Amino acid sequence: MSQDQPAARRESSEERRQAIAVAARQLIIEKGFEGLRTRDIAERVGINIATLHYHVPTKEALIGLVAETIRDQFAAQGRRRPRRHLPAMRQLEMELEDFRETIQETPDLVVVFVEMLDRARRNKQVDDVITPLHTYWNSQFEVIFAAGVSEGAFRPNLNPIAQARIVTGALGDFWGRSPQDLAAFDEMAAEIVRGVVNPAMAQG
Amino acid sequence: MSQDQPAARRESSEERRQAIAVAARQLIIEKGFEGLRTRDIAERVGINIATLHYHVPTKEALIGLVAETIRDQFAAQGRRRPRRHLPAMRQLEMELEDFRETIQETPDLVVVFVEMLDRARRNKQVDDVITPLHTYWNSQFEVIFAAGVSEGAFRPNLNPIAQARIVTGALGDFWGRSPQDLAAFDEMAAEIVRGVVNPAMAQG
Amino acid sequence: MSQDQPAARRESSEERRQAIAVAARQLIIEKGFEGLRTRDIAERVGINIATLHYHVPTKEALIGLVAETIRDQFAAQGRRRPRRHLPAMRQLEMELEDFRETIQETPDLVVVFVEMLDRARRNKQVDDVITPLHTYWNSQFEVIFAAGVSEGAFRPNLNPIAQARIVTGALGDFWGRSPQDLAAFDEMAAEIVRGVVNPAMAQG
Amino acid sequence: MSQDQPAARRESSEERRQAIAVAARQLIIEKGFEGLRTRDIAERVGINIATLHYHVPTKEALIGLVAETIRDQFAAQGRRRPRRHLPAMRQLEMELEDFRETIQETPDLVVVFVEMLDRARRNKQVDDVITPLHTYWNSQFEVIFAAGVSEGAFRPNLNPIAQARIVTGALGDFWGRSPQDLAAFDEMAAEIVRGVVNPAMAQG
DNA sequence: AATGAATGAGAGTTCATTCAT
DNA sequence: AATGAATGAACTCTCATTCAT
Repeated sequence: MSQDQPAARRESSEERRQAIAVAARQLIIEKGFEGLRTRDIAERVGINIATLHYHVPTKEALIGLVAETIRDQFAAQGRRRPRRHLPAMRQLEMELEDFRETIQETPDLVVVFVEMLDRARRNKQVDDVITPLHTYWNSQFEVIFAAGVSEGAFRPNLNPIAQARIVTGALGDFWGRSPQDLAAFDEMAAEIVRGVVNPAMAQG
Repeated sequence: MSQDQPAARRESSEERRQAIAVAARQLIIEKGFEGLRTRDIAERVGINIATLHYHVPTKEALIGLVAETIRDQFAAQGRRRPRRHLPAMRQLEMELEDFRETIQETPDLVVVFVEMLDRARRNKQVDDVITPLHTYWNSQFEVIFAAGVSEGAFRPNLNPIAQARIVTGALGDFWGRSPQDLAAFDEMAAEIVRGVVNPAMAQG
Repeated sequence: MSQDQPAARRESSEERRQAIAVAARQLIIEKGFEGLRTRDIAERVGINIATLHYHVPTKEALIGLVAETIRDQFAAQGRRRPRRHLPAMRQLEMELEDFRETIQETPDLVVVFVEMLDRARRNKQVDDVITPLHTYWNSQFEVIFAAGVSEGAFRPNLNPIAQARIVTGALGDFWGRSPQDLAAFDEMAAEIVRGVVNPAMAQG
Repeated sequence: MSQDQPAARRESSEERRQAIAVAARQLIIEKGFEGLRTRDIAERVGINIATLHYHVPTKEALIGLVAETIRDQFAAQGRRRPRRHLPAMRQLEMELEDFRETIQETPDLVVVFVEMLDRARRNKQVDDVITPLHTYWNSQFEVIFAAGVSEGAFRPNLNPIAQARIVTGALGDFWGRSPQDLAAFDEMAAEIVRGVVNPAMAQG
């Protein structure tokens, strides 16, 4: 018993922080970043404001915490699906499928990420966490596109960097605007594929 | 006194509203939407807060006013460049050029527009003005893409609606993130064109 | 009428500031510096806290305001009693009488001054106003003692600077501890005089 | 367990209280009375706030504890230097020397004492401990002055009570304002002596 | 004896809005 | 049309204290 307790204790404190982060994310979704109030978060967690400040000393720190949870969740998702040595076309399709899945399963993750992305411009703390994430996501597409061109599966005149920006931009915009419209997403995904495929291959 | 310049007075009232809108837009650019304070606007215009509220009764109305100025500016820009009966490819290129120009000449318009686009989700007054604008912009691309497919200039398997979303999404994301990087924009624009062109035509 | 109004307006605002300063001084006397609350001040003046902040933006500024009122009041008192070319002994007596008067007529001035004197060590804003006041007071005694020695009315071995420190220290301590005990003050004043007088003269 | 080291435990508890008092005094010196925070004290001692409250239930009690340590320290100092049957003048000189020594060796004791002296007016608990101390100190001078007059070493017209107030007031003020300036102190001490000495004796 | 967590009460400050003039 | 003054409501944050373990 006495061996379990200390761990349990530490976890309980960490659980509080997680609960706070979850509540904060919900409220960001509901009222946006500018409508985020520490009191609302505390209320939703079911604790006193002073208690909230005990676990997360300032609002800045709170925002940092939210940013971290997003990073961790993305990292966890990334770990679930390692794929290498697959054909680039297959990798692209999987990437788009993953995105579709994320939209379906954790739509709030996506919404908060977009909110943070906007905020990153003016908040260094957010920027430090969120922008690397965005950069990483972008680079994944770059790699896939470059590979696809080498393989001959994608257009030979495809510019991987530019195309990656197009795709991540389009996907990001999609989340922000109509994350529920899966049919629209599927059409968009298909159109992306058609736009990059090598016509010479497609004919065969 | 009040008999001398009634017209001038009424005009000056509208000018005040314009001055307020301009100041508001500047401040949105500088501090973001959540950092927008009526007092700051009044100060920049050089009037009392009470006077500001005389001209624009609430903050909501103020935001609506800003939305309207954006709409009007876009409308004015649209009027400058009527083009019909041109080949779709030429129209697409012109549309992208227009965008490039806007980024260069009135980058603030673009920044505020993006800020408002985010806010539209939560503010009906903004939504009523901004979303139609976005929809219209999107539809312009749809029309161009549909025309291009008919003409045979664009891929026959191109989905105009989906492609329009991709393009507007990518462009919108670009503004928000790196509006100054014109070289990157040019690469992106070229890549967009390569992605839609009919390979059968391109060969010839 | 229209000529009077602007002045009246400006004065009314200044009156508010004065009212705030008065209330602040009362509360400092009642609860000490550390017990001073902006809300209490506002309540005593009969205004909203926000209104208080309208007139005096921060608590720091409020403290500065109080310091200024003390300075002004001392300055006003100083102006009432110009005395030059009087014998040093007479000047010393008058100075002590003035002090007695101040204790009687405006005991709160004295109490607040002492409170501020303590605070001056840690608050630059207070220090800038209060310390010069104290220095000036001290120097007045120095001048009198030096004159008295020259005249031969005071002990020839009297050190004006050291004696001035003794007297101001003793007087200051007196205020802080038992400002009502006038009999004790009179005894102290008489003892001060006896301690500086030239024994050679006293005999005659 | 509780049977093994009851004595050690009880002692350690008292040590904790002493450690708390020491930390509190340091912090009073650094940040003043109004800047004193229980959390800061706990942190400096290296214990939890709850633990601090276990040893010293309230802040009031804490202040009382500090007052007691001052009293004890003064008492210890007093015990070191018993002097009776010495000439009054010698006793006065020794008293002033003692004061000088205290300023040099334990300046913090002096600073905290002055801070407490101010607080005594509004805090009964402090008043109960500190004022008797001050009274005692004052009475020591009274006794010396009275003896000096009897001996004929001091002015015959000297009022011991009033002079004692002057001296303690001047010394107290000195600590609060410039405790490091020993040269100034020495001049003040010499001036005090010259002001009380019997001119009839001094001539001889 | 000790501690992590929690809390009520309250602090100074800010902001959109209103009122009297 | 304009303004100085006022305000209610809310904000983030702090502090001494308490509770469960």
